[in-house]
Amino acid sequence: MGRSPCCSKEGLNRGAWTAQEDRILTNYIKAHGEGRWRNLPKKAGLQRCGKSCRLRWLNYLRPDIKRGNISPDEEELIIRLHKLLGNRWSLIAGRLPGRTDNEIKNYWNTNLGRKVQSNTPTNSQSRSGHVDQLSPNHQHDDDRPRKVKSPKHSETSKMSTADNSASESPSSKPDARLVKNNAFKCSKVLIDPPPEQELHRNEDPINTDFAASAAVAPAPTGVLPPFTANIPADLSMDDFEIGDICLSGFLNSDTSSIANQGQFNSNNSITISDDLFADHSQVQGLGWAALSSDSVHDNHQANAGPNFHQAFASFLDYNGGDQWL
DNA sequence: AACTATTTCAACCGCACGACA
DNA sequence: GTGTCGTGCGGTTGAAATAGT
Repeated sequence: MGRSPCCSKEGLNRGAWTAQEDRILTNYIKAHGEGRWRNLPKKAGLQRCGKSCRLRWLNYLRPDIKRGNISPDEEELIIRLHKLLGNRWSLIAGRLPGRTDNEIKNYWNTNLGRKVQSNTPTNSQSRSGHVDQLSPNHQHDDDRPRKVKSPKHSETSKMSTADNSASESPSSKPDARLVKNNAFKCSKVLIDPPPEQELHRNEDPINTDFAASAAVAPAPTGVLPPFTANIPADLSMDDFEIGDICLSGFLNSDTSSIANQGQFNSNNSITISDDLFADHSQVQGLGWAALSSDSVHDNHQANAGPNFHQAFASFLDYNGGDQWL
C-alpha cells in the first residue's frame, strides 16, 4: 500500500530530546491531552515526528512513569510473565505499574534474558517461535564479568525525570491494581473454542473440563490458599488448550475484584462466590469464557486444564501467594 | 590520566491492525 | 473492496556512560 510516512523527515530534529522540547511536549499534552500524534508536533511547535513525540511521552514524560531500578519482585514477575507471554513487552508492562514496554524490553535484553537462559539452558524457545533473543550486540559470554548497573541519565533525562520518585515495587502496594493496557496481540494465541454445544455437555473436547465435579467444592472462604505450583520449564502459550480462554483478557482484567471471592481447588478448578457470580460483568472481565454465566455450573465451579492451572497458580503466586495481584 | 572495550537504554524503524471514508 | 489515517508493537541501532587496562 502506498502509504505516506508518518511525517516528512525533512528539517525535523532527531536523536535525544532537549529539555526545551520535553517542556513543550509536556505542556501541550497537559493542555490538550494525548492523541493526534501526527498533528501534534505542528500544533505544539515541535520539529519532531509525531511518532517520536508519542514515544517520548509514553516512555519518558508521562507523569506516572516509575523510575529507578527494577526491584527483585518486579524482576521475578517479568520472568514469570515472559515465560507465559514471550516477547509481548507491552502486555508484560501492563502488569508492572509505571514501567514501560521499552524499559522492560531493554531490561530483559540486558539482564534477564541472559539470566534466564543460563538457568534454563534447554528452554530458550518462546511461544511465538521467538527465541529469547538478545540483539546481536547483546549476545555475550555469560562468564564475562558484569558491570554493576547504575542509573544513567542524560541532561534531558535528569530534567524530565526529576519529579519521578524512586522505584516502588508492586509488592509494596498491598492493594496494587492492575494497569490495563491496549495490548491485544496476545489474542492471536487463542485456541479455537470448542463448539458451544460441546461446552454444555460434560465432555472434554480439547483438554477442557467443564464437567460438574462430583465433589462440589465448599463455598469460598476468605483469603485464597497459597499457590505452590510452578510453571513447567517447557510451558508455553500453546499449552493453554482449554477452550476460548484468553490469557490476555485475563491479564487485562481486574483480578483484585475476586481477591476474596474465588478459590482455587485442588482438582484444578476454581470456585467463585455467589457475589462474584452474580456480577456478570466481573466474570466476563476475566476474559475467561469458562467462567461466563452459561458455562459455569450451578455450583459456580469451572475446571481448567492442568497446565493452565499450574501456570496461573504460579503466576498468582507472585507476592507470596496469599494475595492476588 | 588516557585510551579502549563493553554495556545501557532512549530513540528510531518498519510493520500490523482497526477505524473510517 | 480499497486506500489512508492513526496508533501501537517488537526489533534494532547507536550515542553516551561506565568499566577495565
